[in-house]
Amino acid sequence: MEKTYRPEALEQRWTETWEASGCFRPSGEGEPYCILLPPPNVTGTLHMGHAFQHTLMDCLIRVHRMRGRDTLWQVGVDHAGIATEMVVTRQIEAEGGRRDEYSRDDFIARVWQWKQESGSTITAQMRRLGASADWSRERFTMDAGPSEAVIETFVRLHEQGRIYRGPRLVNWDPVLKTAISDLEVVNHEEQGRLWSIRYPRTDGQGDVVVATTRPETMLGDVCVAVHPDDERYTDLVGRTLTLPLTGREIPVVADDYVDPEFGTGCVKITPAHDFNDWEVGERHGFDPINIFTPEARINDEAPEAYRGLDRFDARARIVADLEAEGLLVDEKPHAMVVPRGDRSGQIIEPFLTDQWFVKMDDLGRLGLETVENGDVEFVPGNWINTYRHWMENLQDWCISRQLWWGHRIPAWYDADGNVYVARSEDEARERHGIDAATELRQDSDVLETWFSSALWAHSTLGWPDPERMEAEGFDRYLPTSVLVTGFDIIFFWVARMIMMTGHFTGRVPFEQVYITGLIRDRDGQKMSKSKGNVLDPIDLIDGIDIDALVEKRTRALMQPKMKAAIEKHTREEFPEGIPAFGADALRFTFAALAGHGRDIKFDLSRCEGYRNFLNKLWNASRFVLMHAGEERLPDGRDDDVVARWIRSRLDRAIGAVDEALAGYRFDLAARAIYEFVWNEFCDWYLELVKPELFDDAEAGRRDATRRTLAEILDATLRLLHPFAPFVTEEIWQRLRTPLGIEGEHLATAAWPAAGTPDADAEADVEWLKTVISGVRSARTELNLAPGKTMPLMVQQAGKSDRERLDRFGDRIRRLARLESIEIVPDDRDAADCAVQLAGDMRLLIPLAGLVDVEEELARLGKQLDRERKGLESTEKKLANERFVANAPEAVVEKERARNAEHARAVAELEAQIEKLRAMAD
RNA sequence: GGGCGAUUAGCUCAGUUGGUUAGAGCGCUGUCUUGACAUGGCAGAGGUCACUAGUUCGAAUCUAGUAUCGCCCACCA
Repeated sequence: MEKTYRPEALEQRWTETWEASGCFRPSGEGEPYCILLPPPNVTGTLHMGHAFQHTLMDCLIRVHRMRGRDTLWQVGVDHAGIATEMVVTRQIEAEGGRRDEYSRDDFIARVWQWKQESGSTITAQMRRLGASADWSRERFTMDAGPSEAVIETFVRLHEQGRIYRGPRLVNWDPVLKTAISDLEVVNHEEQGRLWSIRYPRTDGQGDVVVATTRPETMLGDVCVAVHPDDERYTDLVGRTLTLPLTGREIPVVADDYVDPEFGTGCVKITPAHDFNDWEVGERHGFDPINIFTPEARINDEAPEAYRGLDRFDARARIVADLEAEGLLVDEKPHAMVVPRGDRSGQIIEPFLTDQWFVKMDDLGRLGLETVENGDVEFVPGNWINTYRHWMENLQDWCISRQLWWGHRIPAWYDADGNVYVARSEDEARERHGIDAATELRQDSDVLETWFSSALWAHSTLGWPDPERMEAEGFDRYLPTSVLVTGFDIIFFWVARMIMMTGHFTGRVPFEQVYITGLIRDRDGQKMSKSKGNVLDPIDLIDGIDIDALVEKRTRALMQPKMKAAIEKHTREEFPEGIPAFGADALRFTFAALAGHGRDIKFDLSRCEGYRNFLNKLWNASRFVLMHAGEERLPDGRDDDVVARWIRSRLDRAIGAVDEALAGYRFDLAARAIYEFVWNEFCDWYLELVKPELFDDAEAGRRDATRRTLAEILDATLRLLHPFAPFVTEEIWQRLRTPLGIEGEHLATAAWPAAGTPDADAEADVEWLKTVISGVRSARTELNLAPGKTMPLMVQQAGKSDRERLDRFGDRIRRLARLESIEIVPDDRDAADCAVQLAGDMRLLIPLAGLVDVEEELARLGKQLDRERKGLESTEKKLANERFVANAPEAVVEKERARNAEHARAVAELEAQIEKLRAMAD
């Protein structure tokens, strides 16, 4: 093995070996354990959020595989309607073409071609990360199976009366020219303007003033509303106003939607262009007047002067015209919430179109009950609040999109506009007795991406085809075990899966939902291309030099003027670029950062620290392997106390990891392993057994120790494997021969079982560590030559101390660098020695004439302070009668023991200080 | 306006049903190239647990309130 751990030298080789061996396929035996990968967009590349979540999923999958479960990680990718169309459109434009030169079929062919070429980027990147999925079961939402599920679902929902089509106000993106869902609209507070406009009464008896942020929509006003209790306007209700610029007569109505406190208390009502106004219009029986084309230009409903104008040009024109007519009362800045499409960034219009909807009433109830009664559990549990809130306020789900890329809606129209929903055109004709001569035209809309995603749990397991369900393990793997995802898609996806899988299969899609935090940059900022703070997980694995990183971050910016700032910031943060940490270090970092209920500030120094940790493991392994040799080690059990101790510590670590993982506390699991490997195994165990490996006097124990070394390392590698699969597999291979392990790969080796800790052995070694640390501490603080060995004298050693000194003397001598250990009478004067308390014992280190009294006094003084503080605290507690009376006996007892210890230490230190002072004078 | 979360060492975070002198990593200080490892060893320094009040023998932990920050949801034209 090389002296330094080099991840790049081993990671890729293992991915290939594992996959070739088929060890990631479900075993078919054992209790099923299944995780559904939230399908990433086919357009996508792996970002930090993916890498994070995939690491956690893979970690769970690997642990359960090692525990012998029948493990399936169901992977796949999503066709991502809008996102993909935008990517391909941009590509066409980059080639100098135009999207509208393409026919529907040609465009779709182009998208498929693109999918063929680049659709596997993200899965290739997942492999780099070590994802142990059964890739032979990879699905795409537009594959035949999932597509059949989509059609079947649509038809059945329609048959059940749960799908309807109709004209409704929807969120309309005038640039993409499609409806989008509420969830795809992001509301930003932006600085706008508020205009006050005078609407004259038709009878000439004055006028009313209305306020609006969107004056152009007045062309579609149907009435003006006032609050029914607003005494200012009681006589106005029922009368009419003359709508400026159009001359249309519109009535004044009373509706308690109006807030009489705001503005003048009069509101213009435009049902076709505002969701609230739509409801007011409905209540009062007005027909909405749509004044926009799908591109949000003024249409022919409006006066000629405005037709064809873009919505923003129309606004300017109308404001100018109103002013000219003296009808503009006021114009002032106004902070308002502006809806924008999350894909296009454009201002969304409420727009009246025919769309398909799924009724959410009883599906919503089902979704709510499923979580309320615990059939699906959220981890952390407080996410149930978010889920509940949304489910209780569900709107019908608009599922149609005016796009080309996606599942086309299975509905056909005849010339009269009658609609026939069926699984195919043939079925439509058959069912409704339509002869071949009658022309049918399929609905041109597609279903929104989340419609197929909602079916993902059961559609990837063969539903609705009974044969495929049998072959793909529908019964076996549904419900899946846990869904790992971010809070941002609880509504988009999690809720809809719970409803759809529940409705169609009677099962839950997953038993638990583990909601992860968001990965942010070092400063807590969300990572985004436009901020130029994105980290690419692949760059953390392979490393990247600073120029390449800057180039990557500043390439194709939406706002080129940001370039200089991004470059400056990037060069400051990564003056040397990013070193290659390797996938294992990145994975371990993700696990270690994965606390609950908190976003994650991704700090490169953590990654570096865990890379160093793996290097430490690498070198400890080199040491173990050097001694384990390349031949089968002799059998036998090592009952030496140090062996029992390290096994005990390992047992505790295994127990801690098991417990942590059961609660999805990856951070605690990672920490337990880290601490065991570094603080126990490397810092103490390896050092403690060195005499047995090197000194001839201890040769009798050599084989037993070699075996223990190999066994502990074996279990440690198993424990660490789900977190850092590559390096552990690489090392573990070299243990197979010494330990006679039959299994071929660590990836499929058995998970270690936690034994019962050995308290006696732990107490012994704890004592040993106290003595050694005490000596070391005294040495350093007195600046005694660290390389030089020196004698140690011990006073006040009790029976067990003497017995332990006897057993551990050699080890103490070696680790504390002592030339001798001698028990001396308690009354031996310690004035020429450094004194260190260790348990009940006094450790004396002769200062051999080099006494720096001041330093020793300072050192003792510091110890005394510490002990006095402790004594004060315990005395105060014990003096409190109510503490003694009320606290559990064990707690009081512990406090008494502590008190005695402190008191004793204080006395010892005081005496020693006095002696030293006397000597110095 | 409603909801959720956070606030612990210079930085990033643990702290499990209340019970030592509140821990870790990074950074910092000193020191050491000892036959696994300088991506290291050893030894240190560093905190009024945001604030206030309460419950309790005992509070970082429980309760109420305050402050600051963050996120989600919401129809004020």
